[in-house]
Amino acid sequence: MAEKEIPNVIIGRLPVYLRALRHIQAQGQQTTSSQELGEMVGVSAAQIRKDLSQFGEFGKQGTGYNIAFLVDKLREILKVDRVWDVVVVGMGDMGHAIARYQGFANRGFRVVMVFDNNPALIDQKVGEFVIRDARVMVRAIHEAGIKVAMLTVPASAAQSVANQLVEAGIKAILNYAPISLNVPHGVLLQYIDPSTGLQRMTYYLD
Amino acid sequence: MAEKEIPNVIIGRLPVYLRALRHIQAQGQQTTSSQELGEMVGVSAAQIRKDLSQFGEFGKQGTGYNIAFLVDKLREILKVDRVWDVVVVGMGDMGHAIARYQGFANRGFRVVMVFDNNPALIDQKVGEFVIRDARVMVRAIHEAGIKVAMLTVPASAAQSVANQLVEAGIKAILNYAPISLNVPHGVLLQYIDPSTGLQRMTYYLD
DNA sequence: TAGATTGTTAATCGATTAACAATC
DNA sequence: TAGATTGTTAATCGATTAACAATC
Repeated sequence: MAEKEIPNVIIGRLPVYLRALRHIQAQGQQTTSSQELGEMVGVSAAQIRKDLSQFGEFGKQGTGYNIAFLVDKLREILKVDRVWDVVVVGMGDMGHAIARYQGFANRGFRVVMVFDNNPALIDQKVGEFVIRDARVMVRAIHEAGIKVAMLTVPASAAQSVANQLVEAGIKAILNYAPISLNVPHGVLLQYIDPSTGLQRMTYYLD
Repeated sequence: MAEKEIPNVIIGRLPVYLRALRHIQAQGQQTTSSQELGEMVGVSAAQIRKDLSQFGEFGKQGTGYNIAFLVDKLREILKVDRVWDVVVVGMGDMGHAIARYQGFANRGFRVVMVFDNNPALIDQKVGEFVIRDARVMVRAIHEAGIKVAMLTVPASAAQSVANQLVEAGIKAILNYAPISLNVPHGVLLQYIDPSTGLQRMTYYLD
């Protein structure tokens, strides 16, 4: 029997559930329901239950879900029950902000190296990091076995840097450059583009 | 006859098409096809054609789409054939980066005010802006008639600032705080959370 | 003309919702 | 026990794809 393939759209919702669960957990709540969680994240209760049921039976009839337990399960499913080393490439304002961002702690990621190709920036400090020369990037990433990268270079450089990241063995790229990238099959890609985010809303404004 | 309601999932793809079209336009190309555009953005040619056909007939059999014309149409549809004034709230590293970001030019947005509640930051300059006191925010936004906001405050403050933005008349919020927000019906919301973006990929890694 | 590519229809595929027996 | 809420099934709804006549 073939393994059941979980739809990507469901995987996309799990991090949102996890984030919301962490939030109510931090407020000391022990238990929640599909109803309550659904209201928090803007999804129907039926969908929450359906999504979670793809991975097991995590709730109890009558009482709902134990938050700590469900958080553990989601962390396991999303493979963030470990810490992924991440590189940041491009030390402009955005790369700077990302390198110093405290929000990765406890969410499964840790920035370990940052790069730029600007001689004026190389060897400068950003937060706790020393900016390294992009020319040593491929080798350094490869040697450290890093699989996850955040790309914060200008759009004009993004594709060629992405190619280098792939060459270095990176398997997941979070792209902040406002441009569609091409990567080989097997390399994952997510986009963060504020203009695109805003344009998804202006359609509905007048 | 009721106006046809365009599915939200289609609206979400249009900014990506627009971004790609701008890119090939900048390279001097005049014309493209659903095939070519689809390959650039990772969507089937049939879907590109279907999406665009919701809004009119923008192509020509045999020759495809005139890029300049299609760009104009998409800008019109997405209502970015004008410039939307935007406020940024929260002048930490991320707000700083956003306030100085050059990528909004020509994409329909212009940052016009930035706020923080930290007395040490108020009246300091960030790029071309002077950071204003969050206590005057509601009034200032209301008086300026601003409809679009970017929220870059800590998660712990995000909901209460969002409430103030709604009170001030903001209709679209791009939220960088890693937390699900509650806003009234009629207020639009998009999320930018790097951890969530990364967690959507780690599921597929090993 | 011949070749290319659109816009659209119908078929397929997939995702969401409603409903409820099971059970805590 | 009575009330609440799960996990799951079947029904509905919506989105994607394949195919092709129209036509540039």
